Amino acid sequence: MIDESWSPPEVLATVDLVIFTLREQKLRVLLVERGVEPYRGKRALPGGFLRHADEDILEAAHRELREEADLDGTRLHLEQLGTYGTPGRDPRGRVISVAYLAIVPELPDPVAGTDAADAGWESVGEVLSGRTELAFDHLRIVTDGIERARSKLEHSALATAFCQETFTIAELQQVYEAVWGVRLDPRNFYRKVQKVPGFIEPAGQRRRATKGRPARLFKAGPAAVLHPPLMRPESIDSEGAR
Amino acid sequence: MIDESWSPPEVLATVDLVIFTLREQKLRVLLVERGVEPYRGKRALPGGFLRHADEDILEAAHRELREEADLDGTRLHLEQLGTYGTPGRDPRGRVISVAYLAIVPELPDPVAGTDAADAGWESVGEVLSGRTELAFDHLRIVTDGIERARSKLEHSALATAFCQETFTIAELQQVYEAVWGVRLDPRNFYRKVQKVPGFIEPAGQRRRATKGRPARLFKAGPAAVLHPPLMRPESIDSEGAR
DNA sequence: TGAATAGTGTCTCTTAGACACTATCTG
DNA sequence: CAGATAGTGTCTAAGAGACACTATTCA
Repeated sequence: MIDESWSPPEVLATVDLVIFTLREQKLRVLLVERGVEPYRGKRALPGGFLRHADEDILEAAHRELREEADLDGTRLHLEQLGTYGTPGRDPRGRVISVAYLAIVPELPDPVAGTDAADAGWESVGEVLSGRTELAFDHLRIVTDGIERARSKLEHSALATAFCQETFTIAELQQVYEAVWGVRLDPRNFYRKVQKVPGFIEPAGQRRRATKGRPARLFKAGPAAVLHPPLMRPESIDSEGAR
Repeated sequence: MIDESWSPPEVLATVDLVIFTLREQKLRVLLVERGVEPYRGKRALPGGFLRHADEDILEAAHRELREEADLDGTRLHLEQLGTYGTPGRDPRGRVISVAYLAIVPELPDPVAGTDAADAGWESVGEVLSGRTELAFDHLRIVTDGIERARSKLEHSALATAFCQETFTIAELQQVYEAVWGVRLDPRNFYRKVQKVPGFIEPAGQRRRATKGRPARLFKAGPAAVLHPPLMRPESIDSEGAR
């Protein structure tokens, strides 16, 4: 059935990064402006081809993170999101792209990448609404990334990756509110997160706010998964079905 | 910074399938015996290279499903599990494998694939315990597949994909028990699943059992996600942390 | 009839969410 | 002091799990 002389097709492999952070209470994604064809001038996810045939994919993701966002591996969440390989998605040939999801705390400056012509933190609202157009199938990848992040906030300690080394519970709540796009009751949230074993730990000190009573500081605890989970409130529309 | 004459490395792309089903109350995975090097004679996941440069990855997964398990797309769950591309995982060169998770109902016969030397449904217990050794990094892929399946039973209607067109609630419960590896109370389970909107629907008829009262028959409902979810009981060990 | 499985009722304990209230800061 | 944010107490309604009980079949 298989031709003896047949040999498997060769493809090109890229890595794309969906890097989320929080700025001004909004969930934002890092986009670069493409400096070369195809899609020159369009916004796109940071990423690129494997450097050489021996480069591990995860390693390539870390490298792109360094090169395009000047971010090093510490205090940073990086996980595989999915692989996108529809023929025709890239006019340069058959390109299979492995997408990674990265979460980083708010950064001091808007990132000056080395490669990209221009890089910036775009609000995901702008992207989802279509007001910011993306190259390739990157809209789809970002959409998948958002859904993954939303879901992981429920069951994992991912939210702490959005925060600095130490943080207040109100800050942690802002993460949940921004990613889920909901409002939460601060008082119930306050106890709920503290009740999850290993999620957050006291980190001494208090932080002065502009106003009001200074809040206690916490740091990420040892738990990777949350028992019990923090479920997002069920929006009226996203019912299972009827 | 980048050499002008540089061009991206080419890689080979494969698709691997983790196909789960239930046989004799046990979660089982389809394995084939490799007929060619490397790892000739070893057990491995069904899968193979892309056929040609224009073949979509998902399409390739469907093709392998047909070829190696004689299964067609209807009444079958197929989703991307992850991509495995560590250099050196395949001695034939730089191979990047996209793994898919497939769930099928119990099949009439043990599957006679066309390609594989021998194919059979192996209990996942055998695989996880190491009593059945697998080629490449397929143990890792199977492990990831199990965890994905366990997790998806909680939040999605995946369990019905293990069942026939119509099924009893007791049969559905066996799916949960086999995949999660726990015992559930039939009476509480009975109402719990029926309370989830859109999960299952009555399908007329009753089924005679060997003994006891015949059970009502149900079929899969329209809901893809479960609200509220069916959470697995927290095993003592898998606590979040302490 | 008894054994076996299907299906229902109900109790208890825990939790999620609402929200009143107290505490501690700045100006 | 007022205003603002942090943190606590408490009530209520809904859900999870335990388990007694009823229903319907076969032998």
